[in-house]
Amino acid sequence: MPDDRRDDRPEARHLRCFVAVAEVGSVRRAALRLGLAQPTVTEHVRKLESLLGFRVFDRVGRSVVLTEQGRLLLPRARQAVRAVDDVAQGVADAVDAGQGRLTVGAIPTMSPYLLPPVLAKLRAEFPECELVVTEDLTESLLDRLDEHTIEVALLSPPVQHPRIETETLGHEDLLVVAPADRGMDLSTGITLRDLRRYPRISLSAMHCLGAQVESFCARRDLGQQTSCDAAQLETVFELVRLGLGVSLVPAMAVRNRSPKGLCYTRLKRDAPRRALGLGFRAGRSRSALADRFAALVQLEVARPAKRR
Amino acid sequence: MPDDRRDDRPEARHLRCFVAVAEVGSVRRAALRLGLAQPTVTEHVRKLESLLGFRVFDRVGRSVVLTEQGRLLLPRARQAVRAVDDVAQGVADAVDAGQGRLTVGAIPTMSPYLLPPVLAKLRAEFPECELVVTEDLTESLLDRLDEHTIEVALLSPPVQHPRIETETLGHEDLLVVAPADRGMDLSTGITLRDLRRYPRISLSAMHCLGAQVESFCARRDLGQQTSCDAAQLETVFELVRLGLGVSLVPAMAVRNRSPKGLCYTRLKRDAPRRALGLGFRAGRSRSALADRFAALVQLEVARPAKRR
DNA sequence: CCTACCCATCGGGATAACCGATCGATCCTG
DNA sequence: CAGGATCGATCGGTTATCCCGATGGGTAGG
Repeated sequence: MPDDRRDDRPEARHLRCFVAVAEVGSVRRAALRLGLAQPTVTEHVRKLESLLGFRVFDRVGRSVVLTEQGRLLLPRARQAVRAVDDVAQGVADAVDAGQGRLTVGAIPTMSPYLLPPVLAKLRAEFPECELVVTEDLTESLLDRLDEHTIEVALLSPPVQHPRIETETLGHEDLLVVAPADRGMDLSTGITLRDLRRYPRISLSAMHCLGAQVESFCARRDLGQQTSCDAAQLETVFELVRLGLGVSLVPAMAVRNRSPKGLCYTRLKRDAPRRALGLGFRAGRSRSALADRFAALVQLEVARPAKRR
Repeated sequence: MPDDRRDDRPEARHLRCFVAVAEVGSVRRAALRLGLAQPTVTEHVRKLESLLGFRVFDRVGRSVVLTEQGRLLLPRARQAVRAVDDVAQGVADAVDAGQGRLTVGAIPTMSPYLLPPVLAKLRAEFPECELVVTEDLTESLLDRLDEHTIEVALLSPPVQHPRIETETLGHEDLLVVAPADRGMDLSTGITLRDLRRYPRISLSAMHCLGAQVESFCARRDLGQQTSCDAAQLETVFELVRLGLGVSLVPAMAVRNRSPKGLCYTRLKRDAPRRALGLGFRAGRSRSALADRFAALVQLEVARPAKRR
C-alpha cells in the first residue's frame, strides 16, 4: 500500500497557470485569460517551480520565456490539466452512453415475462451497458439488495425488510386457468362458487405468488381444495392442461402463451390481483441505468393487455 | 482564445482523496494513507461531489461505497492524478533521455574542427536529442544568442556584448603554415624574423581569427606583408600550398589535415594563441543538453594534440 | 531622457484547508 | 440485549495559501 502522504505535489491550479502563461507568453495576459490578478499567476508559477525543483521560465527583460525544461513540461502539464478538467464531462458522457453495470434481480413468477422485453429495450438504448440478472425468491432478492449484490429487484410489494424500499408500479389480475375441455362456460366469466367445484393446482408457497394465491383462497374458503403443489408456473400450466385441476395465474404469464388445451378467464367479481413493483436498497443512490430500467418496467406494466 | 476563468473545477487534492477512499474503501484508512485527518478527507470528497454535481459515494452504515457514477469516475480520476503527479518525473526522465532541442552556433574557424566530434558524442549519448547548428560570424552569433535563436555559441572570447557572457575553455596555438618545398628548416622551429621574409596569406578580418592574426602581426611589425586575403581557411591552405605565401592558422585546423604540400611549425617564442570558449545569453537558464555540450567541448579542447 | 509597459515583490484580507474533539449511527461481542 | 468499539459526519478554531491592490525595478520604445 503506497504512502501518498507527500505534500510536495503540484495542484491543478499551478499547472493551469503555467500552461496559460506558456501559451500566451505573458503573465499579464495569462492572468486576464484565467480571470486572476497578475501577482497570483506569478505566485503560482513560482510555487510550481519550487515544487518541481527547476525553473520553467526565464525572466528575460519584461517578458517570460520557457526554459528547455519548461518546454518539455508544457505538453505534460497540458495533458494533466486536461485530464483533471475532463473527469466530470467524461463521467457525464459515460452515463449518457449508458456505460456501467446494472445488476437486476427478479422473482421467477415475473422474470420470464417482464425482463425480456425490458432488457431488450435497455440494450437497444445503451448497447454498452453491462447487464447482470439474478432470478431468485423474494427473500434472497431482499438480502442481495441489502448487501447491494443487486441494485434493483423486480418483485411484488409489499415486502418486509427494514432497509429495502419498494415502488409499486401497478397491479395485474390473477386469471383462472382451466383445461379447455372441461365444459366450463367462460363466456360470461365465472364466480368463486364455480371455482370451488374443481380441484386446485397451487404454486409452491415459497413463491410469493403462491403465498398470495393461498392467502386469497383461504380468505374465500377455497383453502383445502389443493390437489397439486408445483414449484414453478410452467408446471402449473402443464398440470392444468392434463386436467388435474384449475389454478390462478398472473395475467403476464398468459399473455404470450399458446392457448392449446387451456382456457383462461377473469373472476367476475372480487378478482385477485398482485402488485408489481421494484425494490431498492434504502439510502443508496440509483444509477442512470436503474432509473431507465424502472421507467421501462413501468411502461411494460402499463402496456394494455391484448387478449387472444 | 478560450476563457479559462472557471472556478468550479476540481483540484488534484480532491481527486487524490476520492481515489484513496475508493481504493481502500474507508475514509479513515484513506486519511491514514494520505497523511491527513479524517475530517479533511470527508470535506474534500464532499467538495468534489459538489463540484461534479453528483454523489460519488453512498454513505451506507458506517462505511462508504462507490455509486455507479463514482465507479465510472474512479479510473478517470486515477489517470488524472497520475498525470499530475508524473509531470515532474516525466520531465526528469525526458531530460535524462536527452530529449529536447539544442541550438548551437559556431564561428567558421572552429565549427568544422570542433563540432563534428562533439556533436557525434552528444548524439551517441542522447539519441533522442534534436541538434540545430548555425555557423556564422561572431557578431551574428551574439545577436542570435541575444534573441535566443541559439542557446550556446562556440567562439573565441572575449566578445563585446552587454548581455552575453562567455566561458573560456582553453587556448590553442596558431601555427605557421608554409609550402613544403620552401626549404625552411622547421626542425628547430622558426622565429618572427624568419616569418618576415615571406609574403603572408591572411584570413579576412571579418573573421575574428583574421582580426586576431592581423592584430598579432601588426604588433610584431608584420602588418604589411599580406599578399592575399581569403574568406575561409580552406582557401588559405590552398593558397599556401600554391606557394603564394605563409600564414598563421589554428592548430585544430591542422590536426586532421593532409600534410601534402604543406609544412607546419610553432613559432619559437611568443607564439600567438587564440582563446576557445562558449557564449551564453546572460540571465537564461542552460538546458541539460547545453551543459553536456559545454562539457564535451571542454574535453575536446583539452585533448592532447597528437602530431603527425 | 522619458514614458509606458511588464514582472516581481509587498502587505493585508478573504478563503479554504486542516485539525482535534465530539456526535450519532452501526457493527460486533459478551 | 446491553455495552464497547469503530466509522463517518459535524463543529469550532487555527493556520496556510490564495488572491488582490499597490508599489518597485528594469526594459523597450518614443
